[in-house]
Amino acid sequence: MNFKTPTNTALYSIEEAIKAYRKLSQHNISQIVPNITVDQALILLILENNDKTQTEVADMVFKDYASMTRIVKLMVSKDYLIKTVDNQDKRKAKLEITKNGKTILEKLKPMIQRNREVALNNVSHEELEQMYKTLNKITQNCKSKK
Amino acid sequence: MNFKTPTNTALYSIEEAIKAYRKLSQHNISQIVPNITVDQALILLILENNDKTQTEVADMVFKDYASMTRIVKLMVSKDYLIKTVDNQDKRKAKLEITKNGKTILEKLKPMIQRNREVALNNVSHEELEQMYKTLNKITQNCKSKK
DNA sequence: TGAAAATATTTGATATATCAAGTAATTTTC
DNA sequence: GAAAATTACTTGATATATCAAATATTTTCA
Repeated sequence: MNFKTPTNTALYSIEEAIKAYRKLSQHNISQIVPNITVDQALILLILENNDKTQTEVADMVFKDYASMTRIVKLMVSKDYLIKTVDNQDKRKAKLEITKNGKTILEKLKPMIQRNREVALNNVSHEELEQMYKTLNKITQNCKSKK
Repeated sequence: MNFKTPTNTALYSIEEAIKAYRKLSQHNISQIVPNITVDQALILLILENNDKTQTEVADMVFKDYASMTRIVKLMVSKDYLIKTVDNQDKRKAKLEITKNGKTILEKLKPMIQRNREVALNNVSHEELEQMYKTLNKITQNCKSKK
């Protein structure tokens, strides 16, 4: 067994796909709402129906807690989020979406939907399920072993 | 058709997988060579056998040219790369790996190999090929349409 | 109960991502 | 053959990523 060319590995193609998807998404949502990022939109989606703590959201969007602190600060300043101290546990920060955030989100939803459809055009349901399974295997492999 | 929960989309699991893999890789190569990033190691691999221009490398590792400028600057200062003006076309920057870079790379290779094996543990060849095809579809979809 | 450990978040430092604007070399075009 | 367009990069500004260290609160446990 020899050392594979780095550009021929499966993991390289994962990176390629996600970068292409991010570029498409960012390009398209910027047309609708300039000045919001793909990740910020994802955070709004997650908070749309229920409030969550900052750490919960960070885990869901795979962000480092330090990054999350800064992203939240920006989102609060843009009037997308409200951040308050959790009364049950004062260490925690409760995040909720603002009215403005909801408005923005409604404007963005059709485009988010469209981006997904464009990305997955011509990919069958079975194909997608299969990819999903394989990716989960990889994720679990990486998380369990060191 | 309704709006899918963002955390249940295929693209979310792509993101999850690549982040888990990056974390594993960075953790493990840092044990061998502190102070080098996964992407820097990938750049060394790409330059191992042939010199390339800065833009060529940037395209291969999916980096923005501005980012590439800064990454290269760091890698030159760490004595991983030599950067010279291309004599045929003086706009171009020729990148080549240093002797030190090669030494580092040899030290890292077994771990890079191991990371790939860990990530792909229990993933069959057919499964991998299938995922590769699906990912390529997604990449092409994102690149062609707007 | 009170000290130690754990949890949730913040801040600082440095690296990378991204966009826009700028520079220098090369190519194209009329 | 010179102006205009293109290419390959650089720089500045701002956002995000990551690690380490710090703070405040809560939990655990001897």
